[in-house]
Formats: sequence, structure tokens, C-alpha cells
Amino acid sequence: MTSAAKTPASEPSGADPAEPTARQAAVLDAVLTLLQEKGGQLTMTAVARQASCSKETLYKWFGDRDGLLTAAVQWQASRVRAGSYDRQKLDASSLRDSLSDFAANWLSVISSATSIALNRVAIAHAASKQSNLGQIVLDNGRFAIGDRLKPVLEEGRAAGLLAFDDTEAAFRTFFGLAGRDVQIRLLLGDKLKLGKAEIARDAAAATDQFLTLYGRAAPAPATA
Amino acid sequence: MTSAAKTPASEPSGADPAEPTARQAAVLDAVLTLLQEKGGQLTMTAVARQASCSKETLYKWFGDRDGLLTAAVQWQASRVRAGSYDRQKLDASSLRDSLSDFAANWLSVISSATSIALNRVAIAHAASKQSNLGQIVLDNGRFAIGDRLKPVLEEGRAAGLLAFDDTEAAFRTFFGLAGRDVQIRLLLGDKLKLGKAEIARDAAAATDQFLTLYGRAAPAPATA
DNA sequence: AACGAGCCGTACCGTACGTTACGGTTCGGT
DNA sequence: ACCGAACCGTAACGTACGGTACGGCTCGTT
Repeated sequence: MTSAAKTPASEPSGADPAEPTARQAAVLDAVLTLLQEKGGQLTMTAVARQASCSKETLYKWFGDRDGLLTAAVQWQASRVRAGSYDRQKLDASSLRDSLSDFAANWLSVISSATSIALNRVAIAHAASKQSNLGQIVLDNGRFAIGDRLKPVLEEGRAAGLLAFDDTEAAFRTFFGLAGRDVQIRLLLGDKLKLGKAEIARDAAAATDQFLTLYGRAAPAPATA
Repeated sequence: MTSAAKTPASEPSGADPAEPTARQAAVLDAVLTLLQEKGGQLTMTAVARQASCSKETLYKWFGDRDGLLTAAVQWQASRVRAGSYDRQKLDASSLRDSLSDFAANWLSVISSATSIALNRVAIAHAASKQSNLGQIVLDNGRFAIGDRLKPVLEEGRAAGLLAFDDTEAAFRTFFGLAGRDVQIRLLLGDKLKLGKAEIARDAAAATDQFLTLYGRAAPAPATA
């Protein structure tokens, strides 16, 4: 973004990632791989070598270094979006399972090497540049899970299983109970092994705590 | 830390910050100021200009860029350490006040421009270099507040006001309830104004939730 | 007054890296 | 078979910045 306003290359220079070609996806995978292995010292030369492509191609496809980083973040985000958790039946048990699944999934994501690396570069970017990398990561992380979880919470409320006034506040409580200090510790380099067993246990514990705070035993129809 | 094992300058090259001179403290303040204003693009030249000193002096005092950053982090940490919360009387009301104070203080710290800037550089460092900046920030942030809060929790348990098995787990729950998504959002550049009123309200709410999960109404002497 | 330590300001050096340019190769279209 | 587009590999350029050297100034000491 140092001297933009050039010929916008093919297409991924704008804010719309559209769909990268298979070859471009391979390049972006190389970026993600290098990001995890080498950390912040990601150079265009290293990307070109890892992806077996020329730097000229990188600049033609992605404009500049920021464009490449942005495309990589969006590429990773596009593959994280998945499970839509189709709710029909909604009883106390299935609600608990849904919440626990959400917490476990979130813990898995934020403790993955890819997520840690991407959050680090986005945070480093937010420190100096004006680029929207941080916003992109937020939109596909914190806010995306909020958008997916809030409907579940509201269905739970409609079914009389949960009680709260502010959906956003309830979600943020759940977010805090599930994540606690995990993300900041990992971002700061703390060794913190989270195996599947720990994640499942912590997710269940967070769900229990959330239900203690917001749960209602049985459907309570109508108003007060 | 790039090529240590030189003549260790005066003294702040090791792990012991000891006590910086007034002049050195002014330099470190300049670092913190620049870190907030300019973000990650902190250059030695800019520090020298801001502090009205020569680069030669910076290198004599702090060894290299990492040494300067480390000293700045520890300098900031040394001034954050304060309130020891001397507990003698401990009833339900004072426990609630203590917890709420802790939460409010923590929210104030992590939402301050200085903390955000320091956490960003520490995270960026944790990404590439092997430096212990991230560990220093963790020790003076997350772990420091844990060491100060855990005794309060255990006194509360001894007084029959709280019930938990694992002090660490109880603290992490409190940490999550208080912090929720605040820190990650701020680090990623999200606009999130936290005034004194919001902090006080959120701290009180987190305390209420924590007491709902872990509180016991009255002293319950002896075992079951 | 003379001296030396410490420090400021600045010029300078070496390197890393983003970005560009260019020659050579592959490959689909005609 | 020929052409042009796309792309690979690499050399080259410009700049930013960490680190060093040095001349001059200030100030405390004798």
C-alpha cells in the first residue's frame, strides 16, 4: 500500500477476494505455512521460493505485500467458516451440546498455530499501518462466532431455557468464560498445550458456568 | 539481543532493571510515548530525537534495540505495580469490593494506550525473535494479577465466602469474566471506548457473576 | 585555567527487504 | 510451425534502519 493507485492487477487488489485460482490458493497456503514456521519475518522472496513462483507474479496477483497478507487472511477465513449448526430441536441437552461445541471449536481455532500466527501479524499491522487487517481478523473471528452463536442463544431464550436481556452481553460472557486467558497467553508466546481432552473439558466447564448464570430449568411460557 | 556478549554497558543489559537514572527514565518515557503515537515503527533515531539524546548514548545504556524495549517494558511494569490491597477484615461486602476493584483496575490497564502498545510489540516479538519480551509482559500482566488476586480468593474461601477446589481455575474464570473480548479487540485495532463508568459497571457485573458461580452466602464452618 | 568524562548531534556503513526489470521457458491458440 | 501471453528465476535498484565513529560542547574536579 506504499504507492497504490497503480493498475489494479487482475482482481484481488480490492476488498473482494472473490475466489483465488488453485495456483493462487497454493501461494496463499505457502504464506500461511511460512507464517507459522518463520513467524513475522515473512519476506516476499521467501514466499516466492516456498511457492515456487516469481516475485513478479506475486506483485501482479496481489499488488503489494499488504495485499498478499490480506488475501492470505481472507483465504484462511474462508476455510474456517463451516458448521452452521442447524438447530431444530432445542431442549436443554441439545442447547448444552451446542454451546459446548461452540466453545470447543473456538478454543481449537485460537490455539491453532495458524490462528496465532495470523493474529500476530494482524496485531502488528494494527500497531503501525492503517491497514484493515485487524478488522478482517476480528470480523472473521470474534464477530463471526458472535453472529453464529447469538441466534442459538436467542432460540434458547425463546424456548425458556435461557434468560437474559442483552444478547450481546450474554455472548460476551460466554466468550470470556470459554476463552479466559488462553488467547493472550498464546499470542505472547506462553507455552500452553491444549489437547483435545483439555479443550473438551474446558468447553464443558465453561458451558456449565454459563448455564449456571443464564440457564432456566424449564420452559417458562409467556411474560411475568 | 541480536549479538550480545559485548561489554555489558553500564548495567541495564542484564535481566535486572535495578533502577534507571532520572535521565534514563526520561528516555524510557520517550519510548513509551513514541510507542503509543507511532505504533510499531519505533526507530532508534526517533527515540534519540524524542528524548533529545544521541544514539550512541542509547546503545551505551541499553546495549541494543531489544535491550531498550525490554527496559521500557520493565519500566512501565514497575510503575503499574501498586495497590497491595491489605486485607484484614474480610466479609462478603469487602470481598465483593476487592474483586470489583481488581476487575476495574485490570480493565483500566488493558484498555490504556500504553498497555495496548506494549502488548503489541511484545506479541510482534514473540512471533519472530526468541526474546523474552512476551514472557516479561505476561509476568507483569496476567501472572502478576493472578499472584495478587489468588490470596484474596483463598482468604475468601477460608472465610467461607467462596467455594472452589482449584485456585488457578477460579482465578482464570474471574479473569475471563472481567476481560471477556476487550483485550483482543483492542489489540486488533477495534474502536472500543471504555470510560470509567463502563469499567466500573462491567467490573461490578463480572464480580456478581463470579460470586454467583463461586460464592457462598454465609460462613459454612467445618466439612460437609 | 586546564583537563577529562560524559553526552549531543550527525555523518557514515552494512544489510535486509520491498519493489522493479529482464531474459528465458512453457503452453494454448491458429 | 509460429505467436503472444503468462510465468519462472534472478539480478538489480532504492530505501529504511540498526549500529558505529567522531567532532564539538558542557560541566564537574583540581
